[in-house]
Amino acid sequence: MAYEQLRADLSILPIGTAMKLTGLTARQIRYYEANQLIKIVRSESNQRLFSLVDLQCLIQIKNLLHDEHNVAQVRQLLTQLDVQNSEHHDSQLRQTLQDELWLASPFSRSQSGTRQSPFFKP
DNA sequence: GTTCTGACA
DNA sequence: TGTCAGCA
Repeated sequence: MAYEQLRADLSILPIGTAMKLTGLTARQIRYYEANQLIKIVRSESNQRLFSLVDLQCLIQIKNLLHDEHNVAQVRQLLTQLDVQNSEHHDSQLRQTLQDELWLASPFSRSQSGTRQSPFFKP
């Protein structure tokens, strides 16, 4: 392979960068982690290290929370998505939950008819 | 200077 | 959720 792939799952970004890239405050990010909405890797000195995937998850959580969801609901939703993604790809539940996430995302309103969410393909 | 935890409003 | 204290 002539070119390296973008390692979106490599955790190297400090919380300050995560804050700027997600628009969330450190307080919010720590709160989401404390409530198990997202799992964040720690460095040897106990510093949180974020990957691009983590940032996408944070933005997704941000969007879900933005649409009248409480932390418990979002956690349950993300847990279900995680389970189905690792076990049953043929579940109808998958589509149902994706539709729920889609409706909760800002793309279902700001974009006129076109689904351009970074998380789901049309 | 940046991040971490705990605590209070 | 914001903010402050006291550490590393």
